[in-house]
Amino acid sequence: MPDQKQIPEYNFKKIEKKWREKWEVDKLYQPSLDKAQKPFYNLMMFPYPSAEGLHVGNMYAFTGADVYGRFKKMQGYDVFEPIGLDGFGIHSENYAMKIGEHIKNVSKRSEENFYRQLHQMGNMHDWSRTVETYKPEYYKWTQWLFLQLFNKGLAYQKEAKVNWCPSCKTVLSDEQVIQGQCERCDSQVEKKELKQWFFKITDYAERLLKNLDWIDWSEDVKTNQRNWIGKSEGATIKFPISNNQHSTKSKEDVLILHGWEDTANLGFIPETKKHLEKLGHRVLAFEAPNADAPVFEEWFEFIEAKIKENKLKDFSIIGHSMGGHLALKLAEKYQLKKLVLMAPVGFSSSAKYFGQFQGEISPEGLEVFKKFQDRKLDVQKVKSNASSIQFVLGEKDPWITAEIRNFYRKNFSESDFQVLKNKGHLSEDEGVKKVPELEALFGTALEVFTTRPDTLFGATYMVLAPEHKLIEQHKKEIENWAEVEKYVKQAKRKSEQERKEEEKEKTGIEIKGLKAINPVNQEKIPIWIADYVLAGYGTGAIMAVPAHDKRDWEFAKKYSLEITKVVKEIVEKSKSIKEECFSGKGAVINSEFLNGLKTDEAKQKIIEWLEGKKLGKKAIDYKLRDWCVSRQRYWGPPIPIIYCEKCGQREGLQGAKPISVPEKDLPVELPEMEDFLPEGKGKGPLAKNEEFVNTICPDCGAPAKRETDVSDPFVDSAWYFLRYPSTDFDNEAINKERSKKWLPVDSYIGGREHTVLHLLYSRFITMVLNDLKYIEFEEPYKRFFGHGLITKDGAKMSKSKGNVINPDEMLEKYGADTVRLYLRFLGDFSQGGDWQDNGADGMARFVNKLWYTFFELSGVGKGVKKTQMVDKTIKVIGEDIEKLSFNTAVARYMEFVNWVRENAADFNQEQVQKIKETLAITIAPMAPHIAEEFWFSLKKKKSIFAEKWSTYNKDNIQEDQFELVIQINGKVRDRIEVSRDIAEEEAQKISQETEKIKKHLEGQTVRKIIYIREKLINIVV
RNA sequence: GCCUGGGUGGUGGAAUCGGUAUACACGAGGGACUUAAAAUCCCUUGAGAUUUAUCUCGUGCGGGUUCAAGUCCCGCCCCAGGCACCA
Repeated sequence: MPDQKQIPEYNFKKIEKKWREKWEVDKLYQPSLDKAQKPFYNLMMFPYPSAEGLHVGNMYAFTGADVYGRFKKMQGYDVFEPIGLDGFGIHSENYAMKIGEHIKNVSKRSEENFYRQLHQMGNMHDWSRTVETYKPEYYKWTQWLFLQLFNKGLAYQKEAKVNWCPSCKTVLSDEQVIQGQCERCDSQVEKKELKQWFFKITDYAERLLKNLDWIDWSEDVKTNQRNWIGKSEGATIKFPISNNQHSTKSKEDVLILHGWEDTANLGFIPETKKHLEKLGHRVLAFEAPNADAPVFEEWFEFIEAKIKENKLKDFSIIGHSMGGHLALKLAEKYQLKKLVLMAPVGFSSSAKYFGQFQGEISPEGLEVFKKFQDRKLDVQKVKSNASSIQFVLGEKDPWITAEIRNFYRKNFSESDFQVLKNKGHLSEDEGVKKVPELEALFGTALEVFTTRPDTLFGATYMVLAPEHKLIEQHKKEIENWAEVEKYVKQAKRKSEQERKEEEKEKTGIEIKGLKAINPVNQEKIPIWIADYVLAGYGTGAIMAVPAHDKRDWEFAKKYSLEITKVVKEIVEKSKSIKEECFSGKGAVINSEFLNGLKTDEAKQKIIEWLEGKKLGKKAIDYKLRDWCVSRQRYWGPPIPIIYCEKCGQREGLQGAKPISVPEKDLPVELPEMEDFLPEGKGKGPLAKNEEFVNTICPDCGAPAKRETDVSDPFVDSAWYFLRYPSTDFDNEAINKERSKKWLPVDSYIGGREHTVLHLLYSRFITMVLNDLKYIEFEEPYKRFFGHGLITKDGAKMSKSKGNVINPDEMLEKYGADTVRLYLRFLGDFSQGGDWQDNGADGMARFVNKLWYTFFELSGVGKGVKKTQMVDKTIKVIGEDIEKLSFNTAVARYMEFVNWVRENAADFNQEQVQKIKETLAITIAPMAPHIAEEFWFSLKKKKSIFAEKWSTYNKDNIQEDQFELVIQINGKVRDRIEVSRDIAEEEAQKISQETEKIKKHLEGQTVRKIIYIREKLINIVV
């Protein structure tokens, strides 16, 4: 052994500083984004800077991700490992308010502090490409992103009941409300009616869900997302309503339009009018001018005048033949909700179509017809506005040719059609006076969503959410209105206040005077109001099947409502349905034509039946809601919208028209404001800044006002990873070539708490940008890994408990390498771990020991025979790091060091060289500074991270001997060293001949011997 | 209540396919070095018997499958995180 004094002391402060500076100067961690041969994008969730600086949890996550990045770099990849700050948002702003300082100053300080700390951890970040969400050069593109969504119709405003945090004085998305409390400040969240900006994430629900089937993420994260999206398949079913006066008072306005050569006084029109009026609707049927030779424009103007005159709003149209055509055009313009098209003639202008009528009508007539028909229709627009479009066609209608039929079928769904047998054009000459199907469409019905249509026969009552429209609509028919009103008011208040304190006991009240009719058996069943039914899900009303739904069962028990069993368990239970509810699958009973079917079959059959009768249809519902992105705060990117009154007026809108800020005018800079505090009146602080608010309309130049809300910080973080590779482009958000080379992200490591919100939002934004052709992939992260949390002595770290580990102190005391190693060693990366101070001390001792072991190796021995340990170590540590199983990788390394120490005196020169290289390489990802120090002590020229991870010799790993375990009846009785290629018979033989085994086998008969190659042998006696 | 993890020595935690349970550490005990202490090094360390060769019991609890179960199946209990009257 060399003289101890010659070995330099382990001075981590000096070493770590030295290498960090050298790496920086050499730009070791700045891959060429354009020329890289093997790009690898190693991403970690950027932190949001808080006042306290980095948390040890941040350090745990970042250094863990860095181990992987460094490993990949040593495997020859061009690793890009960027970092930035998620600095916009309520969190930072609240802190600034608390200490009474301006957010801008606080942010500047936080940035310096964070970046200093991040440097000290020894990560291989590319510091030339940081992203800070609060800098104009970044949020310019966040605003651009908003406009992309706005222009595609995916960002819209609506008046909505939103979650309002009275303490943060802003709205929160559903996702940010945790058990009725604000995610950031824990105050009780209230409901407030405000106009807000939303992103239409629900349009992407199915895709967000479907892609989960193939993306390579851990199952638990995927399950979380699936649950959040919450898809349910079932049906909507309409239950007609009847009352004691036999007439309903719903106030629908219905317009009936007749066709060519027709009048409002003939055919089905008078009958239908009479019938609908009886149902309480206001029905208008006009005589259109020149019915014999109609001109489209003339009719259209005439009807528009009538609409204005009669102040029609949200009306429905029944249109016959050419009137059907007119109805569709009106629907396009007035965004109508309900349409009934009786034998409408189509929107075809092809010569072929008209050719069919040659000879049937006069040439003049054909001209009239042609002119009337020749129009374009935006089918998508009509469909997206309408909630119900019904076609009623005669089976033998000569005017509805195959071509028209195909046009309809192509654009509308099968369930929108009713075909009447043996009927023609449904006109007067056929004597069509009554169309019973119309009654169903305009009678008052209560629509429900259910996932169990198979239990329809068991629906014994209905329940409405307290907010349901029907309650107010039927006010006059409700006999116990006073009671009902009281309950509704109470329930609404309750949802705003302490719901938590409420018992889970269900409450409700019956609506007297109204009944629902179960469409399968015509039974009249009571209607209740109860707050266990939510207004926001499904249709806000349910059919209650107490026998087979737990909630309904509890409610029925409490209020003694009827319980009808319609599903029989496969294994019959001893308890009756009165004692216990059954919500599983089984065989259908008490259900007429469904009897005997399995529940799944019954679902199919009843849906078909309902669709045939127009009483319901297959439906899918999601729990996912649209993403509310506006915030009434200061510290965020202003939403780049300008409101112009003049443009609004010109286009006949109700108020100002929202117009996007032209791209050349971005960013809309956040103005300097001394007073950035929110006032809490539903408007953001920017509204106080006249200079900011007042602007001119980019379209018409008239005076206009800016939007004063800023966007949710989750928008900032939903796309930051797309920006990193393009930070040097100031003329585009995402450079195509760069993103093609570097994206999607190869490895994304972050906290489990973000498995729903952030990941879902960034997936959504990625899909949108993919649809807009800015990027060529629709899933942002190839691999996501959620790491666990660090606790302190088994408890969550928190300031109030005083058990917070300060990374600065740890780095000062132990150095980055030791802390990095200890954090890796704590436990499984996905599970987190428990920080124990003496554990960190232990790691410091180990690093010190490693230091001396390395430098004391002299190589004056004769050489060690078995060096498998070297190859094995390279192999298993590599495999462990690839699996992100860092704790075992460190353990393996310790074993290796122990082995080196045991044999230290015996290694020869050649072996020492190999061992020293291995010691440096296998620890390098985890403890980069000490590894680099080791490496250069071996007279190397290039950094260890520019070198390849060692390869191991496969043949050298296998030992030629192994320990054969001998069991008797599964109990270990002996172990012997045998040759690796021992034959089974041989093994059987010698295993029975050892002293111990002989003793155990005395007086026993061997019944069976099981041999597991290279492992064990089990003798059964 | 539902979903997802998890329950292994005094502690943090290991253990591909069912195949030697407790790797690697921490802590504790004993010893060496030292005037002494620290540091370092060596030994012991799941529990209980014991003739110190060895035996029995042991992975939250109760059953089962198997030559063999921490691992698979059935039924429970507990802890952590998420969701929570979503029809």
